Amino acid sequence: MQWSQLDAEACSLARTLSIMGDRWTLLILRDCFLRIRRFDDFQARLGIGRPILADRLQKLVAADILAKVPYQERPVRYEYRLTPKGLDLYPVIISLVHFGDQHLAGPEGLPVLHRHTACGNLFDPVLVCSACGEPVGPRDIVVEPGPGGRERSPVPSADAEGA
Amino acid sequence: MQWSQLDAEACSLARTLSIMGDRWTLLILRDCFLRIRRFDDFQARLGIGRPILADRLQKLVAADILAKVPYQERPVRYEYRLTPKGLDLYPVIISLVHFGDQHLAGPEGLPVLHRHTACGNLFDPVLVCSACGEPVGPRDIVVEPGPGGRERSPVPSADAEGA
DNA sequence: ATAGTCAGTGCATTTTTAGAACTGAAGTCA
DNA sequence: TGACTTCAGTTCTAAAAATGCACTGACTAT
Repeated sequence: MQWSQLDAEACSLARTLSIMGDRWTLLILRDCFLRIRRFDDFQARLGIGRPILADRLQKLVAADILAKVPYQERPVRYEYRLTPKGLDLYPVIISLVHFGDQHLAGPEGLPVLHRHTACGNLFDPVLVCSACGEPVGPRDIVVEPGPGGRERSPVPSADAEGA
Repeated sequence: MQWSQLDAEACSLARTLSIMGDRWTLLILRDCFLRIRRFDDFQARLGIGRPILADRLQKLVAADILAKVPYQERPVRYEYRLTPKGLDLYPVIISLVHFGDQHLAGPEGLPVLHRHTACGNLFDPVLVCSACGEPVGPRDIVVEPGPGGRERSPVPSADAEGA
């Protein structure tokens, strides 16, 4: 399968990864959430090659995750801002960061801490069920075919398990 | 910057992406959560090239996200199972899927639905604060330097915003 | 006139991926 | 015995993508 066909898959994960499943896109988005908005700032902070950065920003704009907005005339210069759709990626970024915090931190401890301004505490993100509010784990879910599903090889069971 | 240096960054996101920031790894992991465990099953379901699959599985085992366990003797055959560390990736997968459900579903609707077995309802994943239990959005967080942080270019402010 | 800022583009080199075929150990069929 | 099948990879070549560096173009500052 080619990468370019991935967005045609009847799988929301595959479709999402067709936009963000590369080496740099999520790092660019991390910086967007840290209020980085300009080409040279992304380039300097990430150490990414300029042609790749230009390509990724253009793709994120095409996907309506970033918007290119002028911040000055003469010469016209643009900056990149998260759209409402882009802001919805926040749980993805936070989940990825939390995994790194849990499992990939060195002996020095966590690189950054997150404080929830609403309650004032340092916190960890927890994924809960929108219906009952209880935490959701891999064994607590059953996957059912939805209206946009297409047939595939059958899956043994819908939940997951470990060792 | 080279990809191989990414895991040395003082950023949990960069470290996580050094393991999973490629085209295929998260798709392999999705199938792991669907109880797919064998080489040929991954290959057939994903349409991934066999050399790449072999490489990614080996890297996931090295990262202690999957474990290679024998399921028969003569000939000895191995299957790949999520470790406890791998199971902790569940929020990442669910967040990615949810983004696709929200923004990338076609007119036919969602490919699959998720039912929470504990409460019996179809649900969406919601990210909440471990301290107060309230939902957390991009504007509700302040980032503070942690013990493992290293200096970087200063960031304008720690929260994010949209258009 | 000269230098500097910012947002890119062009191009040659290196790395990664895609795709198909092949290996090896063992079991099954006739 | 011999041919065929299963499973988990490996080998090889061609195509695609990333890297690194220099360069352009529109303007401002001195």
